[in-house]
Amino acid sequence: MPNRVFIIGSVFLLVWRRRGAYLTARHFPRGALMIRWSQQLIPTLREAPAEAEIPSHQLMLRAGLIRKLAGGLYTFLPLGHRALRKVEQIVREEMDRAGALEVLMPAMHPQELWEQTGRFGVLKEVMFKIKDRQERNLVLGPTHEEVVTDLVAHEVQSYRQLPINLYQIQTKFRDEIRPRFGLMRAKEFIMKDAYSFDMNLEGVERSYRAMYTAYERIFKRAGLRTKAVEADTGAMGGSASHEFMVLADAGEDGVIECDACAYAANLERAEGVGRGEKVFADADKTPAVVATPNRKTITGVATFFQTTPARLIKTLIYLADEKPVAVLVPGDREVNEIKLKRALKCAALALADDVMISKVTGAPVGFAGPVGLTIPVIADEKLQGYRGAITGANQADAHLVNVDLARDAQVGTWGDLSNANAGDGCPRCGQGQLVAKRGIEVGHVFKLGTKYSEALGAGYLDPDGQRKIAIMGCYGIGVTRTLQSVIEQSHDANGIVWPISIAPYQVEVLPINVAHGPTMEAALKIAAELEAAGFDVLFDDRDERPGVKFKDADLLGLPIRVNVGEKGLAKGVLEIKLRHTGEMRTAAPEQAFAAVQAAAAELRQAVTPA
RNA sequence: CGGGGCGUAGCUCAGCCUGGUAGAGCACUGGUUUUGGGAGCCAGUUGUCGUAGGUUCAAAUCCUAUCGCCCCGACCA
Repeated sequence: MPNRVFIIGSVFLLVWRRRGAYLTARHFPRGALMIRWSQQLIPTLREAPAEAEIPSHQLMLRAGLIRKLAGGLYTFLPLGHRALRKVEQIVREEMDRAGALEVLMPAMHPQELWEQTGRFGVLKEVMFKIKDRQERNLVLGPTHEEVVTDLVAHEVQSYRQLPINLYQIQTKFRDEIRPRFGLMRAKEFIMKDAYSFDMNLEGVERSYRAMYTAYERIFKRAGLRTKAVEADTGAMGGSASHEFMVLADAGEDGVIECDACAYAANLERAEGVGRGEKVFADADKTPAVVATPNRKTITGVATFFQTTPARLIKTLIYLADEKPVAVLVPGDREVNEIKLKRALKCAALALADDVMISKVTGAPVGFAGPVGLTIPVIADEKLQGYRGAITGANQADAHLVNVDLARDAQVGTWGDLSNANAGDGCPRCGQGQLVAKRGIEVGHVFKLGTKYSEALGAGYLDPDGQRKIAIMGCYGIGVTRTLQSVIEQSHDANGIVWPISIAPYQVEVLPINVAHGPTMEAALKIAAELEAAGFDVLFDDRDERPGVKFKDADLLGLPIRVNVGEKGLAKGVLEIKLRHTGEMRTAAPEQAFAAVQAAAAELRQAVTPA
């Protein structure tokens, strides 16, 4: 090795010129993976394009990882592609480790298959629909329950073939209502989806646990801090499910967690125990109308009465399957439409428009109340026992005080209809307080049951020769979203801070002045040594000012940087700079390789599962 | 789909209100000085002003339509 490096350095020096200096392939080890910046496509941007709002999206564009083709459609440039491949590889290794089998299913499906499970009707809005030349209806798969279940229905006959878990890493297509935040919500994205088939509930539990554990390992290895939360099952159907959330301000989901116990849930399903008072002043008096000109909002009314929003009863008119219903929640809470939909057992749910509201309440928007309504009334259970409350009076510019909900209104149904609030009591331990955060959903595990296996005939013969239906689970990871989440969670003012496990390159070698022979000789030597030891090395051979190269290095965020410059060489050292701490270490050229190895070992510790 | 905003150079944006024939910074090319945190000077390149139509002697600017993009809501990995 040292000989080869010497030869490389010598050849290099021979051809070196003071001006217009260049390196060609023959100056680098044959078959080397070491990449010269000048030969790569790394279009860094000094400023963030206006289209990008959140840090990870801006940085992916600025660091030259991705470029947009159209809304929700992105090209992965070489650097982004390398990182993506590394994430995929981690996913693959952990799925294999958990015993899942990799397959690759078509992205294009016959529409008929979706009609068999009844999901064409449910998902047709999000599916891209195409026709072939025979006018056959095809869809681009937004997910693959139908296809995998069809496969298993054909290929699995016996209990001896079960359990089985099939997975793929593949592109999904969803006609998103609103693509946003770069790869976070795209029309086309890469997903790892796995589907387990079991014979009984114990088997399902085992499969579910195996995936849950695999997910913890995957995200740890990818350098992500995630939180598993209880989740709503949504359009998938099924019983239990957990989402793996990356806590981040840019997250699209609300996450509620307890500060005392392990309880954590998606806001969509989180329960909160109200701790506020329910009996207010003048609780025993009869309702009275008070003029409240132009006080249409909760805060406006609360200010008018010099009281807290919690004393108000918020009354919203919804149309549930086209029929009006009044929904009551405490004034300091939001209606949770997912919970409401479940409580009403309806398919379509929407807020009523102004016309409908005045027709139903006899008052303009902002003055609705439960007293005297003739439409069905459903109330949040946190309103149980509300007395001395304030509501709209169902007439313009007026509210009703001293309302005793049980005495004065006809509540048809009670249920959990509102969002948990920060500060609520924990429904599990009863001790802690709930805290509200934002999260990005990067993974989701479901127990599906037999919805698909039954519809598509995925069954087997048990040892007694009885025909049984397989019980399914499904497990998704948004691979492209995971990649961007890492950046969202790991960056600073200067750029990306890659975990070593998924960094496009592990080491950047940065010769400060490429026109200085000894600098280049030393830089090539350490780069070649690292390369030979299996490191992915990016060699910044650009004839740029040091400041430019340093700024770009920080922006790219490769975990270990080796600076080679005249000042260091004069002191007999190379500099090894760690991106995540900013720590600068120095080592003599012959010790530099060992120093990088040591740094890499430290960085790998941080992404090694327990 | 509802609400809001924006389309002018590769990027960030000014010009539009009050019409007169397109600009700045960065980037890019060449030269030169410089060389440890986005350099200085000199010279230069870059535009169907998103598209189509209309008003006008004259349209980036006014009007209409259309396409695209971004943000807020319902959907989800």
